[in-house]
Parts: sequence; C-alpha cells; structure tokens
Amino acid sequence: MSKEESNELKAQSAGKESVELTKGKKRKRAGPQTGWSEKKGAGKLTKFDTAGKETTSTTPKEKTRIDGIKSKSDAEPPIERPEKLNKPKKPQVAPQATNSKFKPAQQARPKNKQTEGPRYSQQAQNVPPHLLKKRDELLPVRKSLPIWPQADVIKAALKTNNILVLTGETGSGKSTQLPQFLIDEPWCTKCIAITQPRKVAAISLARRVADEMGSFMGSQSPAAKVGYSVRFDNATGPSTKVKFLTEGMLLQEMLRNPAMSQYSAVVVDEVHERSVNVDLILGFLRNLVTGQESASARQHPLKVIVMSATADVGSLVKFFEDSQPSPTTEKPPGNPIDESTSLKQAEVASQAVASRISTCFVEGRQYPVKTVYLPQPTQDWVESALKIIFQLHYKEPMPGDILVFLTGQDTIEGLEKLINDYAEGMDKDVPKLLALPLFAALPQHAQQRIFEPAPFRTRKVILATNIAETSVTVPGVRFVIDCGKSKIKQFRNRLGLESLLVKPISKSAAIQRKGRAGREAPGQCYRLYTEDGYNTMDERTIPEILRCDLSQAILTMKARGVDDVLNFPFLDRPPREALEKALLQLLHLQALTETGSISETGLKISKFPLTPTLGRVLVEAAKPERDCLLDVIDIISALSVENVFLNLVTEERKEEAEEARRELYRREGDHLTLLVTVQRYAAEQTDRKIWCDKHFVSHRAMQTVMNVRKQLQQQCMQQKLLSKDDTQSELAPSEARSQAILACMLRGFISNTARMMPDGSYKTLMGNQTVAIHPSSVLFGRKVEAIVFNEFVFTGKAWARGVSVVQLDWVTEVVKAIM
DNA sequence: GAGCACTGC
Repeated sequence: MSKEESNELKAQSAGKESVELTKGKKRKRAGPQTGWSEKKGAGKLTKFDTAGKETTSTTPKEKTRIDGIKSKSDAEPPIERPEKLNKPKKPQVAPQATNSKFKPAQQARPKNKQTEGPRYSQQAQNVPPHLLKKRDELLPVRKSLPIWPQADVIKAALKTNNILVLTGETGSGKSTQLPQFLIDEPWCTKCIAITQPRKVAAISLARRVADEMGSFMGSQSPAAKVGYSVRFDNATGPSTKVKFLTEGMLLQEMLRNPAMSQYSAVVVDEVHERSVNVDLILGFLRNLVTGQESASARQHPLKVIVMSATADVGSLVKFFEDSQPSPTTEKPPGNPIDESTSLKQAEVASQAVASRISTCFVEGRQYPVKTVYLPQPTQDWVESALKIIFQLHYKEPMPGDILVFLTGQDTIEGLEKLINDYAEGMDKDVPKLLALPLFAALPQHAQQRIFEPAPFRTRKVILATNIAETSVTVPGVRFVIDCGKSKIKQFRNRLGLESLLVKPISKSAAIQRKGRAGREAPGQCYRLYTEDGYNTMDERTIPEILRCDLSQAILTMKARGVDDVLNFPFLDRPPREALEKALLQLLHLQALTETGSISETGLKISKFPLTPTLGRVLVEAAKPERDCLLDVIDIISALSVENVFLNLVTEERKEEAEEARRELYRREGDHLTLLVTVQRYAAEQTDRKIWCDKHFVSHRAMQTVMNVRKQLQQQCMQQKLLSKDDTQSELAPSEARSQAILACMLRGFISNTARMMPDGSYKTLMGNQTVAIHPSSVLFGRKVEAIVFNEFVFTGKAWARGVSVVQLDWVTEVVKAIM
C-alpha cells in the first residue's frame, strides 16, 4: 500500500464522516486539463495536508494565482467608497465588543495581517486545552489555503458593500475560512449563516470549523460558537456565531423571520448546483437587501455572500445589480425618486445604493487530468467501458482505482457482471479486479465498501451513478471513465407528469466527473464520446427550477409575501406556462384564493415539509368530519421515504416476501397497507429490526418514517391541528375510517385519479391519459372502478404508483366541486 | 409482470 493510500485510510477512519462530501462543480470552462476538487470536513483537510507534505515532489506547482477583489467600477474601488452613501453607521465598536480584539484592528490594517493568528484567540477562556491544541495545530493548514491571503480584501469589500460574489475553485478553503474571516468584523454582531445543499456537508463543515476555532460544537456547551442545523438534528446554542445549515432549513427560517434579523450575514454556498431552494433563497435575499421587501430596523445591513465554483460570476452580479441604481447613472440626493417617496423609502434607496457588489476569485487546487476521447461515437458504452477498464488494468501500475460513471442501477449491475466474468479469465500474475457498485438505492453497508481498502494486489473499479459526481467522494481514484449520459427528471407541464430520461450530460458535469480523477494525484479521464460530442454538449446543466413542478416553490413564495410570482427575481425564469400551471394547481388545492393570494389553508400547508398535495391531505384529515389525522400522518410519513418494502431480486425471495407481507397488505390499496405497516412497526416493542427482517421491510426506511412522523405530529400540534389528548390508535382502522382516509387522499390528489375503461385499462379523469397500476402496488393486476394515486411516472409506459381504490361517484363529486 | 438519477424541509 502506498503512503498516500495509507494516509487516506487513516483519514477515513479518523474522520467521523466516512462519506466525504464535495461541492458540485459545474463550470463553464473547456480549457485544458483542469478540474476541481475540494476537501471538506474533518479528516479530509488533514489528509490533503499530509499528502501534500509527503509528496511535494509530485505536487504540481501550487496554482495560487489569486485575483483580488475587483470592484464593479474600476474608477471607484470598494475600499474607497464614500461613507456617506452607506447607511448611517453605528459606532465602530459593536455593543458587545468589550473585548480588546475589536478596537484598532478595523481602522488600520497592518500589511501582513494574514500572518497573524486568529483574533478570537483571546476569547478562549473556558475552553479545554485539547481544543486549543487542535486549533493551533490546524492554523498552519489554514494559512496554506489559497483563500487565506485574501482575508483582508474580503473584509474590506464587505465593510463597504453588502454583497460579495465569491468564486472559489475547489480546494480554496472558502467554505471553512470565510465565516472565520467575518466573525469579528464590527458589523457582525449576530450570527453568520452558511447554507449547504446537503446535510452531511453542513455537519462536517461545522465540525471542521469548530476544530479550527478551538470551539465546542453546537449543543455540547452553551459557549459553543459553531453549530449546524439540518432536519432532525439541530446543534446550535445560545452563543452560536457560525451556523451551517441546509438550504431547506434557511428557507423555513426565512418564512418564520422574513427580515432575517437573527443574522448579520448569510453565506449561500454551492450556488452553481442551482437547487430550487437556492434559487428561492437568492430571490428572497435580493428582495431583502434591495429593500423591496419590508425594510427592517436593522443595526447593520444584512451582508450577503454568494459563493460558487462556476465562472459565471457575471450572471450572479447582474442578478443582484439589476435592481440597483447603476454606479454611472447614480443620481445625487434629492433626485425625483427621493422627493416623491416617503422617508422610509428614501432610506431604502440609500441602502440600495450602498449595496453594491464586490467580486472575488480564488483559485483552487487540483492535479492535472489527461482527457482521452473515443475516435468514433459508440452506442454501446457498457462494452466500451469494459474494454477500457481492462486496458487500464493491464497497462497502468498500481495503485490507482477506476471510477466509471453510468446512468443507473441496471447498467451498473450489467457491467459489474461482465467485469467479474472477464476477470476470471485473467492471468494469475495480473493483479485482481474488484467491481463495486455505487448508487443511492444501495443499502448503506454496501455503499461503505468503496471506502474499505482493497485486498492485496487488487484494483477497485467503482461503478457509480452521478451520486459520485457531487455527493460521495471515492478515495484512491486515478482513472475516470465517463459515459457522457445521466438520468434526468423532467416535468411535463401539459401532462403534469414527470419522466426520467437518459440524456447527455452538460460540459460542466463532464468537467466535474473528470476532476474526480485528479484529487490525489495526476489522473486520466476516458470519455466514451468523441471530442465533437463534447463540443455539442450544453454548457451547463439546466437548473432544477426549469424542469420541476413549481407548486411547492410558488407556495413558499406566497407564504413569504411575494404576491406577484410572475415577476419574482428568478436567476432563471421558468416559462410562464409552468408558473401558471403551478398557480392553478394551488388554486385547486384551495391553497390560494380566487384572487391569487395565499389562503388560510395554504399558509398551513406551506409550513409542512411536504409537497402542497400531501400538505393538503394532511389539512383535510384534521377537519372534524374526517377525524383521521394521526392515521394520515402515518401514511404520509411512509410516502415521504423512498421504499418501505425491500426490493427483492430473485423470484424465490419475492415469493417469500409476498407471503411474509400478506398480513400487512390491505385490499383497499397501498395507502392502507402503509398505514398498517407503520402501525405494526410502531407497536413492536421487542425488536423492530427483527420485525423488519421478518416482513422484508427496510429498517432504515422505517427509522426515517418514524422521524418524519414525529416531526409532523409536532408540527400539527404547533398549528393546533392536533392536541395532546389525541391518542394514536393501534388498531387497523374501521371501514368508515378507511373511507375517510381515502377521501382525504382524494382531496389532495384529485388530478391523480383514473377510472377503469371497458377494456380494463385506466384513464385519468382530468386529462384522459392512459395509466397502468405499477407492479410495485398491492393493487397490481386488480380491476376496480376508480383509483387515486400519488405518483404518475413515465418510464417506457405511464405508471401510477401508490394506488388506492376509490368510488367513482366520490371522484366526480370532488372534481365537480373544484372545477 | 416492471424498474427508480440525486438532493432536501
């Protein structure tokens, strides 16, 4: 085993997160061998550092070209911006800054400030020595990060401007260092929020920053300065100054506290991944900083830092700039706008003028990766991948694992089998090959295998979906094989149907995949397409907001007081048709009134971590005439996890499972079946794991179900839909109650209903689409009058999943009522 | 008698 390998292993076993998280890097850059990688979380940076030290000869000349802050206006660098344009300043020393650290430092900036230790060192009075020791050990690592020398420039920029767009390639250290740069700034009297697209990233970053600051984490101590907040896990305390949180969490907070008065700064990280949530957050923040929304009585204006790995700074800057007076056309005070507006608006305007935008670029660290294209395009990339795997295996010295990007479980399992077959015929003196599948549906313990060391003289071949593009970092990879395709979910407005299609990836995704080969050493990337093929790819992956059902996003906007959603500041504006479709759906759900404003019901729905349809079902179940809320919570909890029932492979096991689950199945359909399953699981007092094994139910899924259930019950109590006196029934529901439950489902899923045609097929009531009951349903093959279903998916054929029997006259009744 | 990329509240 090489030094690097053993370091990697040490890091893996020492780090608490065995899955290393990275940022998605979608970058517009077709240039020569560059890629991006970033170490995050405890263990990873250490590993990088160790590896770097021990392999300095092989490390490429540190690419530390760093562009400093660039002001939008060359003639007027941000640092020299006249103070008068800013909001009236509070005294330089913040109220709680009784500590000496605040005093002179902000005024006079010594030239070589970055060589000093962190200023918060004086604060560490009640901190145990081991934390301080760790902090001091980590300081040199921090100082070696490309972003470190930029600290003063960044601080100066944010002193003058309220918005900073920071593009940092991976490995620059931006996610960990930026909050530490800002924490002692005079304007930073409250907390700094840093958003992440994934939970694991939020948690591991928080751990890392706590270590670097010599602080406790979250709830460990009331003195903890660093914390995180993700669903089901809130680790923040009264002194938390740096808080990592998932995008969804920040969005929830934005609904509860629209002015964001608990924060001095919001850092939006990984913006290039462009989740729907990020798009909403950016829109809300833009409204907030430009004073279009209620201008709050803040001490200091909210600082917004947008961080991205992409090069398209331009669109981000333009996004924030558009609403602001441009620097060149700035009007002197007393201009017509100011005169005709109220005093408050004038204040807002002056704040807007001050909210100019700084930009900053920090280069990352990455080893070079050689790209090899196919000379001719191919249809059969499984075959091509197989050939290249064995070529590499014979030709390239060990160590060096191979990562193959494929589209899904089926192709992965197919290639896995082929590799194993061919590997059997290899010469005895050739090292062995170990094929390891990696996709999200794989059980956790099977996923863990990619982190385990390969046996002696064995090369790992990891066959992965795009889970390995951003969410999981596979150690030891020197070779990447990229099929150039991925499955993409697309929402079709006209049909209200989503489909999962195999499509070519974008250039930025291809670059991202390639970068996976250059994280630990120089690498190679084999693209199973031609160079022309690459050139015809889209530059960027289409943002999620342009290809998903918008009803939840729009309800969130309405709940935050955005009345005119058609004119919401979208980074990418969805087509009008998609917006209108979503508005109509919300109207059908009675989440909106006829005039388009949010209703009482809509407000309730928006507070639940559910789609509007499921939220509507929940609200319906709380009505006295329905009176089945606890049952419906159980069902919805089960619907919000992937698969409660294990997917069996062999015929034999399938039959075994059918038999074992028979006592759970209900003839009314999948919803009542799920209810019984949750009830039985919850009632199991001895060993739930054994119960799951016995019934071929996923224990992991059921644990999540129980978490969701608890959360929904709590939220229902907060919203007064449920009282403490309501008791959970442990008995399967009566006939009458079953009917009530299905009536509630129907209220939310009225557009997902179908009736049987004379030929035995099903057609939807709204849209007249043919659908078939999915084979995973307990109703598969049954012929009933009418059905209600949760999902309408197209995979070769239109399928209804999550299906229950309903009476046709109920359906027509509800349809009539809302149309 | 079919199949399901990936997040997240």
